[in-house]
Amino acid sequence: MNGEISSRLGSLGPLTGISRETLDNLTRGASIRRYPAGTQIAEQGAAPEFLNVLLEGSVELIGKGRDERESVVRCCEPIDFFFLAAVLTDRPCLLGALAVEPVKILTISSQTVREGVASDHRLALNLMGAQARQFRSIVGRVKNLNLRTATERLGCYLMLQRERTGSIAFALPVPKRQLAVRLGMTPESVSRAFASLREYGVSVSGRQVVLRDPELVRARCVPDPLIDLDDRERLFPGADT
Amino acid sequence: MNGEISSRLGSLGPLTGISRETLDNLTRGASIRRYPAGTQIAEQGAAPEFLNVLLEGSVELIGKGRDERESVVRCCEPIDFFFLAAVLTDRPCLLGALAVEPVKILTISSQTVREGVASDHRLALNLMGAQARQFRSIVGRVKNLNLRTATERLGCYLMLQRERTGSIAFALPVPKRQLAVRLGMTPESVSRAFASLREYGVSVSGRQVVLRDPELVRARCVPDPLIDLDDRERLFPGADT
DNA sequence: CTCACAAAATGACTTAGATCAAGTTCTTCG
DNA sequence: CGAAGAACTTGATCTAAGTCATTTTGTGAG
Repeated sequence: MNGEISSRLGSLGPLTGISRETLDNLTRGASIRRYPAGTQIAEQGAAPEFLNVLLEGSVELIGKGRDERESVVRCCEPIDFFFLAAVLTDRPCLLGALAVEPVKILTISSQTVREGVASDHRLALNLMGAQARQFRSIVGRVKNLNLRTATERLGCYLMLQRERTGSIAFALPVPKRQLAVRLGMTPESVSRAFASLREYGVSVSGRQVVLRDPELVRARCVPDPLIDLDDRERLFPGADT
Repeated sequence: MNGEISSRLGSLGPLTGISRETLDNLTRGASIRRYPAGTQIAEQGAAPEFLNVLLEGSVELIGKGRDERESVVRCCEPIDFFFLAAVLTDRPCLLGALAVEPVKILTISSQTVREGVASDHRLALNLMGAQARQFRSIVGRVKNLNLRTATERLGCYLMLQRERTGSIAFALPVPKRQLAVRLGMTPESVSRAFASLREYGVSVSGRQVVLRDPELVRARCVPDPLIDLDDRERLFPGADT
């Protein structure tokens, strides 16, 4: 079969430790796809053809109501799955998927995944773990949106970036427009939030951010491990890469 | 061991089909607890001692921020689990649990659940299915909250009740105060939403609701199967009761 | 029955954030 | 370099829903 796909699959965190046979079966139903930015990868309401594994780029999972209203429920960055719950329950996708950047996606046929899970205990455990982490991540997002103001969300996000980079001066990893989506607000609100944070020693210029006084920011925007999950959470030792 | 618990466990939807040995092990770590209304069953941030299976009553899963802000992320009614993701990942609970009515809960020790899942493929599949349904239900809730106005949420809720009862006249299953929580708004807003629906032929008196003209309501409050999940979704045939 | 208290309704006001409309600053590409 | 367009900022409104205060309704105990 396709060598690249097979080796990809084998080295994929949540697929480690599964049997050779399962891996072969998954490979048979798998392919790698690329889409340019702006592509609608899947539509809400459709049956989930594939389990999608995002390898490169980023994807927004969007819910639409009537009258053009829509809402980004989840942002995916590599390596992440989407449509796992729809695939496992074999029900229509509740969300549509939009490529925000050019993406590279590993798709595995739904049927194959369900069969794999049914026959390979280890695969079931790994995917269950992945799903549990996703579940917690969505709960975290809900808490972030409901329990914090726009300014607090931005402040906490910046504190996280500081922690991640280890520096009080860093570049935003995404344009502000994208930041708005991730933080659940409009670009205008992001601007205003940055403006409010100025008095806490936060300066921005283009993508460059400097937190002159992180402690001051922390007083205004209290980070909380029960919201800002440092999720590299693992289900079973060795289950992940 | 405890006969009631053992038979309870055996007949529990998501535990059907598991091995006798697993069932015995789960039973060993299980007990049945009752709490009066208003009890704080578990606190957010604590390690998940148990997987909780709600048998009777109802429970709210609440996220708290600083300065007294809090938000109900999920409402549980029998039969439902909670803390499944926390138990599987062995990480702190992101939410606290509050008994809204007197509850009867089957608790199974976290460790036991993890061991059971690791050793019993069928148990893993069943719990994975349950988790997938919960995942979809939370996505549905987020969409309901983000894509609809308060009045639309109430209207759709009433349409669901109509469908469930098969009648245009029915009693609300919960007091309005609780309804507000389920619909993600304040009791005052529920009142106002009922008031706006009057012109669509909706009348309320106490708990009694009459939808004089359901089609009129439907025009204002369009039900959507991708939001109002008719979730008796099943993962694998026979996995549920 | 009626008193007392809880639940619900109503009204006045506040508020966070969205929306709309200009401006302004960056890019990037001819 | 300079023009065109994208991304961002800023300001002026708008709006859905929350908050607070008051009234009304409903309910249960004696």
